[in-house]
Amino acid sequence: MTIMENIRLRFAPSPTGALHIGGIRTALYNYLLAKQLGGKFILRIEDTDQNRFVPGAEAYIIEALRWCGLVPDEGVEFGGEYGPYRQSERKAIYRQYAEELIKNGHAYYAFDTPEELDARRAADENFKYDFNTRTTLRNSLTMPANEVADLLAKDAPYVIRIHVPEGEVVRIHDLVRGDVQFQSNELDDKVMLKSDGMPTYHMANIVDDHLMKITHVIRGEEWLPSTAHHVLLYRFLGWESTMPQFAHLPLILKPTGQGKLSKRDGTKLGIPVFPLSWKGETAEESFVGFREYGFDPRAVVNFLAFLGWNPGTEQEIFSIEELIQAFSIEKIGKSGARFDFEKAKWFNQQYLMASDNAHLAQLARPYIEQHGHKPDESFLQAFCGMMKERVVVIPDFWTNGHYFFEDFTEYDDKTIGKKWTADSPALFARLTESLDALPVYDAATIQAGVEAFISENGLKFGDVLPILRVGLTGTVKGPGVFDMMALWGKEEVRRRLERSYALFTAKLQ
RNA sequence: GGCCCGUUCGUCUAGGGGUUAGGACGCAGGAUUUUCAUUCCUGUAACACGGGUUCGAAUCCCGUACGGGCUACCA
Repeated sequence: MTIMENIRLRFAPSPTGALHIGGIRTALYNYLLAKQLGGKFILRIEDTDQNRFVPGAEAYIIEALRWCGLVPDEGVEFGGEYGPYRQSERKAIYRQYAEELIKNGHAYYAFDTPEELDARRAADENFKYDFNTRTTLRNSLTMPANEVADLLAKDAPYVIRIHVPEGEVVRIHDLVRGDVQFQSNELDDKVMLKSDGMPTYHMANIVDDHLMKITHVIRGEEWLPSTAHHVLLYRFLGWESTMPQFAHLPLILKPTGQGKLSKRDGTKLGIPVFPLSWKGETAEESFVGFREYGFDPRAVVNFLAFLGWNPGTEQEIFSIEELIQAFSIEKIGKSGARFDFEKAKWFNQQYLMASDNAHLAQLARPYIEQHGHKPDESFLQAFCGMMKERVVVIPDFWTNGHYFFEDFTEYDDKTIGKKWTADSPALFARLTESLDALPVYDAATIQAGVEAFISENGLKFGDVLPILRVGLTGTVKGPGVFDMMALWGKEEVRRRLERSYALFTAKLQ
């Protein structure tokens, strides 16, 4: 292993649409290792396929990274000395190296049309453009030099293909999987430069990683098979001694069923598999994000970090700083990890519970305002403090606590139907009066007052508390009644109670 | 089909020649609590299969099965 002083890792997505959670995990691992080693985290946009380019995808990627706190040190929108960082803007660079490959006999021109190739594949389903078949195809290896020159001069469409050597063993050392080897005869002569002049992933990737001085490549397992071609390219270009180290990550699998996680899996199950929501052309192509679902990005990051990696200790809650400290490639797993939304929610709940009220108020406010309420900050914060052990995702603040801001329209009929009797109106009117008479209105005093009332009237807690709670909130669930009463104050409590008792009594007749 | 990668509770995983195979999520039960939630306790449940190697294998080796990835002028 060569000594690498300037550690540089990149996240290199393709702007073909929304980036799902697997991409974010790849970005995260790259980020963690870069930061741990004191290196740079770079964002490169691999937009070499003009047909698959989707407007807005690049902005989405950047916003998603920002939301997760994985801010690049360098790259598209972030500056740096190795730009441009968008591959479509580096077109000329790739051609130069593709031609160098040709000059050194490591690549050749191929004039076969897509149709011709399709016909070959139709005739032979195992057809591969390789050492065996290239002699039967239309390329600069089989055609006379003057004919090739002629075609080139006439601007005939062509591609440049890598000339894979025969009978070699290509060995790669993967940081996750160890030594893996491929027989070169199994490798096809992949296209390096397409007929539109753009490079393929393989070409652009190697050239850019070299030029951008990338030291480690952490990417998904789907790239493992083509790594052999990549190693060959480094060799042919004379860059093998500074070739980055590879680490291929296990894939993230579908929540249910088989196969790797895909865009549609979230929609089917009503769960997010994207960091941010994405509006596609159709409802089918639109997806909810973790952010919009009500997740704290710290929880998403923590959850993702543990999908395929773990520190080997029993600690599960890790801040990003702790992750940077604890992360290690050696501890990345080898088998695919199933996406488990229940676990994701658990992480979120942990983060919400541990957050301070001011932070929570900031997160919850939009959901409250969305329902037409503008609570003042101190009230909102107190509310969040009372609710935070009772929410899993942020919208739960409203769903489970809407009665803090509005009068309930439905209440727990079961409890009231059972406990609200003909004697109740008078009894509870007296309770309200005695609470009104309290000199101080804090939780402890209210509680003492209620307890006194209970014992004076020979009642039990169960006779009073459920009615009081439902009268105040409409539900049997929620924070301590006395805490809520103290927050609301005498006037509001009386108002709520009188309204509710009237409702209950009306139902009695 | 070919090539490559993988396989420990339902899920995420620890462990890696001798362990009561550990933790977390989920689920179930219990304790605490005015309710719900939190917290705590308990329970549930796993080394894919077959052969080796070895005194001893979940752990090493080989097969098989199963799963996954790749096999484009997509990334």
